Amino acid sequence: MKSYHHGNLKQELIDCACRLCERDGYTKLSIRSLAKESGVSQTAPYRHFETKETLYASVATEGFKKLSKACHIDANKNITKKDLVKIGCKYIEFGLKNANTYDLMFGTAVGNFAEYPELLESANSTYENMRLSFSKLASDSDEVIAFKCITLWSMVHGLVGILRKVQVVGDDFEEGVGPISTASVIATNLEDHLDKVLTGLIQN
Amino acid sequence: MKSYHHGNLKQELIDCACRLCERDGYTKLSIRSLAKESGVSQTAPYRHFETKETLYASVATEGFKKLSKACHIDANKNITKKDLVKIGCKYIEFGLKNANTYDLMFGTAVGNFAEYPELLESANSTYENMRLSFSKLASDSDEVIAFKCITLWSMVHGLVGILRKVQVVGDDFEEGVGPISTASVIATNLEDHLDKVLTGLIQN
DNA sequence: AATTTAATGTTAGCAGTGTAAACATAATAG
DNA sequence: CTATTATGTTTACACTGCTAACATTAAATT
Repeated sequence: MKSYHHGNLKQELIDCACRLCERDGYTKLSIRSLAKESGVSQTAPYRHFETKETLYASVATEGFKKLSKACHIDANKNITKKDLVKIGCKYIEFGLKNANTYDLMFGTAVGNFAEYPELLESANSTYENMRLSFSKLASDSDEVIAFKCITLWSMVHGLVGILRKVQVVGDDFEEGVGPISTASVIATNLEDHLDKVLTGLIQN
Repeated sequence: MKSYHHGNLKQELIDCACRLCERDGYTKLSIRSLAKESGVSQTAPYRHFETKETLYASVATEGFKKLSKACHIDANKNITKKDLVKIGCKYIEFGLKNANTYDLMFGTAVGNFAEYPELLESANSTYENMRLSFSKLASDSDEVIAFKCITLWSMVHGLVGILRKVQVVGDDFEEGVGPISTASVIATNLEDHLDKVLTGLIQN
């Protein structure tokens, strides 16, 4: 005989949501199916998540934590350009391998991060890590560091989006000229590519 | 007394969908509300759009046409770096001003462009225009041109995403160091910024 | 230790959704 | 003029987010 109270429902719902979200995309995620999965009544989740967006925010928070971890670099040792290239690669790798979660993190499903303190914290911490790495690469002013950081971020973010999109666009172009083959060249030489664009960015 | 047949329902549904999509985001768009708006029964749209995704595809197609037009540049005259910067600016401007439509075009709402010939055509044509501009800038090989094109595309695409996202992230950083203020600096000096990153890209 | 309170669960129900099936009407082709 | 096709309507189903009213258990207070 099972107890009336689940005991660990909130965490189980989040875990389950993360799994299903990554598997099927967040649009396919329903509170009801989630409840069923956890063997609990349809409306039980509402004791832990005010609205569906709150649940989304939790999944996105987990996503940013994982992204931070994936891009983490030892803060003690010296940072070289190669390290930043590596961070960029890890970032892109995360975005491609966790595409559905990435959509939740960077799409509009969660409207205002400020309403979800944990999400805000994890997102800002991802940024802050990248910013710290840049600050150890050269002795720039804070503004320049932030600028480089946002620039690299937009580059890798853009690559994630385009590399994904392009695979869905069909390719009736000549060999080697269409977006798919080109993107695939970039994707398989990601380190070289990032090195090239980063070089233009960081020297002086 | 109104006639049984609407006469121009398909186009009216598309127009209405484009409007509502841009106003409220595509997730808020429902076939039923669309039907009501056009003064027609709930299921009438299904005579023109097999599924909701088909409707999305139509809205996205319109979006790519508008994007192409926004980024269009006179094909006759010589193309300079400045022109490409301008194209990038126009692209970003479109992405920011038509954010909801942009999401539909580059998100996962439409899974496989190849299922919607018009969408595929309009998306590829957007790419092809950019590619042609690059081909007139320097006498590179087709592969290099395509490469530069995808690179610029991912840059501007990334900037659209990050500039939008950052406004939602809250800013508890020091003045001038946080993502919001940094992004806003980039956004207000977009031409300079694009010029800088493009320079690193196109010179040999 | 007994009792009050708060946290967490359930049931029932509303309004809205995408979509299919069966049917009605009007425009078009033969 | 008739048969066919295109386009519309009605009805219905299974699903969704969410609210309100109620039940049970754990935690806090006396």
